[in-house]
This record gives sequence, C-alpha cells and structure tokens, in this order.
Amino acid sequence: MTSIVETPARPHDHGQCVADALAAAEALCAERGVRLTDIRRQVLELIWQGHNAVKAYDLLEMLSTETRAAKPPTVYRALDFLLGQGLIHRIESLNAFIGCTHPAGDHVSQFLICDRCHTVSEIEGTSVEAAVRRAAGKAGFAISRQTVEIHGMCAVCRG
Amino acid sequence: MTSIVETPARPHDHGQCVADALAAAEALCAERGVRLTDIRRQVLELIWQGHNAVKAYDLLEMLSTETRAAKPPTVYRALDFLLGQGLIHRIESLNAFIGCTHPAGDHVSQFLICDRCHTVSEIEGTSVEAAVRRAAGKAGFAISRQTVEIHGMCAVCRG
DNA sequence: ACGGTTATGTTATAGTATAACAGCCCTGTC
DNA sequence: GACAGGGCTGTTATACTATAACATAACCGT
Repeated sequence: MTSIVETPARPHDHGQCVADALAAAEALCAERGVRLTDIRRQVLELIWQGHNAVKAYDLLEMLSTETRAAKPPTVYRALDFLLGQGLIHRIESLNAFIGCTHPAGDHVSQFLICDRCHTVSEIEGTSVEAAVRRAAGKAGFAISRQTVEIHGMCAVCRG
Repeated sequence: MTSIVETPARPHDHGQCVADALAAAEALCAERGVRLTDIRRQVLELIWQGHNAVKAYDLLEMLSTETRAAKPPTVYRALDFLLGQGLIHRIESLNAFIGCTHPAGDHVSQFLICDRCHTVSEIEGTSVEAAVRRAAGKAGFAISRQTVEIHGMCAVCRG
C-alpha cells in the first residue's frame, strides 16, 4: 500500500487547484454531454489531493467506508472515464494517475517526476513534442500517443 | 497470455541480430566482470526472438519444460540483471521488455511502438533527448531516467 | 409509466511483480 | 583437496494491478 503524502513542492493554495480542476471538469463534461457522476467526481477529487500520482488501489481504499469496501471495477471504470475525457493522465512508469493541468484541448503527456518528493509536473511547451514528431516523421511513423516520463529530482528537492 | 508473433517489419537477417546481441552481451559482461549465466543468456535470447517487446510471463512459459515449470522470480531476476547491465529495456506502457540495440555506452530509452505489428524500434539520434534536457533544465529538474514511448503505426504497416 | 441506454454492484479471475528463506555453485585461499 | 564466502537459483507464498462477465439500478427522452 502506498499512501498519499503531502509533497514538499512549492507552496501554493492547493484548494484552488482542486477547485479549478473540478470546475473545469464540470464545464467540459457539460459541454460534451457526458456525465461527471458522483463516483467520477470523487475519484477526480481524490487524485487532485496533491501533485503526486495516485494508485488505483489507494483510491479504492479512500473510496471505501467502514461499512462498505469499494471494488476494483468501480475505481477502474471511473479512471477509464476520466482518462477518456482527458481529465487525468496515467503515469506508466508508476502505474498511477495524476490530474491533468490543462484538460481542455488535445495535448500530449510529458511529465517530470521527482523520485524524492514524488511530485509530478506536466511539461508545458511543445519543443519536446516537436522533436518527437520530427523523429517519428523521419521514420515514417504515424503517432497516436506519446508517453514522455522523465524521472529525477525536482528543483525544490535539489534545494 | 500474449504470444510472440513474427512481425511484418522490414525483412532482415534476424539470426544476425540475435548473434550480434549475444556477442555484445558476452563482451560487455566479461569486461565488467559480471556473469552472463545460462538463465540470463536464455532470457536475453528469448527477448531477441524478434523486434517486439516480450512479457515476463511469456518468457516464463518459454523457459518452462514439460517436466518443470519455471517460477516468476527466475525470470524477474534475469530481467533485473539484464536491465541493470543495459542489455534490455523495459517498455513501461506495455509491461514488457525488449533488447537494447546499442548496449555499450549510456543512453536513453526512446521507442517507436507500432500498435499494429508490435514492432518496437529504438529511436536513434539525440534531438528528442536534447529537447527533454532543455525542458528539464528550464524547470531546474535533474534527470535520472527518461522514458519516451511513442505509440502509433510504423512505416511498414502504413503501407 | 415505459423502454432503452448508461452507470454501478458484485463475483471471480487474469496478469504483473516481489518477499523471504533454503540450497547450490562458483571462486579464491589455504 | 577442503573450506569459506558470496553470488546465483529454487521454492513457496503473497502482494499488487487490472479486467471479464453478468446482475441491478439510475437516468433520460418520449
């Protein structure tokens, strides 16, 4: 069991992050005519507890009450929905999930993952994506999905 | 169970690929004073059966004989060794492993993964890596490991 | 209210990976 | 050659990750 830890990352009003993410999710789902149900919203909110990636079975635990244990399909279905709507990303190298910081519009997955404080930041900017596109183009390869996960130590942890 | 399939990728003398990979592995291990044992060599050879990523439990099956079933730790230990020596890579988005095409010298993991024929090619060249380094540098992030996995369709499959 | 669709509940199981300890084999030394 | 130590393998058990399949319930347009 991996527990969710508050990270030593840059201090900020995290409640605002959560509120923004939920508001954006509501808006996008409404616009798309899909349903952000209770469970889906709960899962999204739990994932947004911090700027670290959250594991499915930790979500499962958090969703469970004393009287009722949530079952895996419940959380995986919610995760599938959120992934499908681009509201979260899957971090392949961690088997874990993180909220998307700019869910509107299409985009690639590029992350800096601190192996010390476990903060995950989405890389902004298109230079990595462009380099990937050039390399793929040279090979005649048609891209459908990019996964860029950079592990190391973040600026805060390096001190 | 996922079976290993021969891919429609560009025809070539694959026996030569395998021979080269094994020879390089032998040389590197000798140079480093580490032991490329029977099991490790077998696993490496099985991974090099083709240019597709191979799953741990498929290796396990292939290592098993009619009279004796190999056990998971056997294959995972061999994989750990091969990963540690840089002789194979792990493809995070597939939970699978592939032979490294240039095991000498340090290098990053950057792959083009065809979702149709399942051929995995390691991207040569440093432009993607350089872009990643620039992006990380801008964030004050110290890289320890890069995972770049590009899914899509390869030139051969696109016809 | 009705019927279709979408979402959730539930049971079971598949697939991926490691912990822990026992025993074996290589290698260097006396 | 006997011995000791370290590294490798065997074995059992279990943890962790994910999905199949089917039953029930909630939503929504008519």
